[in-house]
Amino acid sequence: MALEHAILVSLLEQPGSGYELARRFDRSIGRFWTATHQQIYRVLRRMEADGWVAAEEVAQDGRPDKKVYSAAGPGRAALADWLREPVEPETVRHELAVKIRAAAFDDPGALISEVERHRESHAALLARYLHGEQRDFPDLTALDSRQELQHVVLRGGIEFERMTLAWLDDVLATLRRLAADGRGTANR
Amino acid sequence: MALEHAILVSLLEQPGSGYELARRFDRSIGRFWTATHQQIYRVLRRMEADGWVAAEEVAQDGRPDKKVYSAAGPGRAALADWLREPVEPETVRHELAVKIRAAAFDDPGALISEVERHRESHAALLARYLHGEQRDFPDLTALDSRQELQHVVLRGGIEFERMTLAWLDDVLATLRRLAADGRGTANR
DNA sequence: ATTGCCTATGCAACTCGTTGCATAGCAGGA
DNA sequence: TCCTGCTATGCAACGAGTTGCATAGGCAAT
Repeated sequence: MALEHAILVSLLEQPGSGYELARRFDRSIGRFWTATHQQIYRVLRRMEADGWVAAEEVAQDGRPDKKVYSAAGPGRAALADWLREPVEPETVRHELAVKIRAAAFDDPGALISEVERHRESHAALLARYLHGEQRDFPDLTALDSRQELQHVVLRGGIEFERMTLAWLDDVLATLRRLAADGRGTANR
Repeated sequence: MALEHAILVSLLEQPGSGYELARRFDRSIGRFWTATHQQIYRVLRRMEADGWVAAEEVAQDGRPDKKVYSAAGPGRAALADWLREPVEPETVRHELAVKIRAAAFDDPGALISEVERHRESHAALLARYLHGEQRDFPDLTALDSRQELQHVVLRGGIEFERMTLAWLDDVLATLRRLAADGRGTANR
C-alpha cells in the first residue's frame, strides 16, 4: 500500500488538511495516485495514531475548523524505508484496450466517438502539463533537487500523453478503416 | 467494473476454464487487465448464474475435471452495451512516480538500483512484445478485423514500453546527477 | 426566501481485490 | 521415499476502495 507514502510526500512538499490533500489528489499528485476524501481521512487518522504525521487544529472564521497535518519524524523514516523496498509490480487496468479487443465481436464503429473523447481529454491534459511546466519551471537551468525530481516526473507525464495521443490517432484510423470496409460484416 | 468484460473478450477469442483464463491473465490480457484466479472463479460463477457464459464439464485423465466456459448470447449483448457506455476515467497508480518525488526528501541515489530494475523489466517486456508480434502477425498486410484490433493494441503496448524506457533513462540520468553533486546535502 | 455550491469532516454499508490455506491426483527429481 | 511442482477448483478472512449520506456554517445567485 502506498497511499500513506503518497500522502507523506504531499505533506512534506506542503502541510495541509485532509480536505486540501483531497484536492491535491484531484490535481497534481492525483495524476500518479488517485484517492477519494474518504480514503484520505481514514488513512490520516491511522497515520496520526502511528505518529507518522502531526495534526494541529486551526480555527478559521467563516469556515469550519480544519486539522492541518504535517509529516513527523517517524513518517519520514517510514518513507525512507519504503524508498529502499522494491516496488511490487504495478497492476494495470487499461479499460480502453479491453474495449478495442472487444470491438472485434461487435461494431468497431461504435467505439469511434468514445476514442475521440479520450483523445480530447488526453490533449487537454497535455496542454495543462505544458502550461504547468511553463508556470512552475520558468528557468530549467536553475532547479534545486526537489524541482529536478518534480520536473523529471512531469516530463514522464508529458511524454506519456504525447505517446498516447499518437496511439489514439492510430486507433482511430484503424477503427475508421474497419468501420468503412466492414459495413455489417464486422462481426464473426 | 470491467473484469466481466475482459473475461468475455477472452472467452470469445477462445473458450476455456477458470484456470486457463487465469493463465491468460498472467500473459496476454493481463498486460491490460490483471486478475487473480480467485477473482476469476468468483466472477465466472456470477456470470454463469446471470447467463452470460455457458459452462461444460470436461473430464480429463491424469488431471482434475475442468469446467470449460464460453460466452453466451446475453454475455455478448452485455458486452455490446458496455462498448457503447462511456469509460469511467481510469484510476492511475504510478508508484515509481511517487517514489521519485519522495526521493527529494531522502537520498536520490537510493532509488537508482530500483529504477534500473524497472528499466530491465520494461526492456524484457518490449522484447517479448516484439517477439510476439513476429510470431502472431507475420504478414501485416493480410489481417482480418480481429487481428487488426489485436495488433493496434499491441502497437500501443510497444510504444508505451519504448516511451517508458526512454523516460527511465532520463530518470536515471537525473538521479545519478543529483546523487553525484548532492552528496549528503540532497535533503532540505 | 430558497436553492445550490463550497469548505470541512465523518459514519455506515458495500464491493473489489488479495492472501493464505485446503483438496487431490499425477509427474519428476533428490 | 519424500519433496516439489503442476493442474484445477474453492473457502474464509481481511484490507482497500467506493458510494451514499449527514452535519454545518457561509456565500452567491435566482
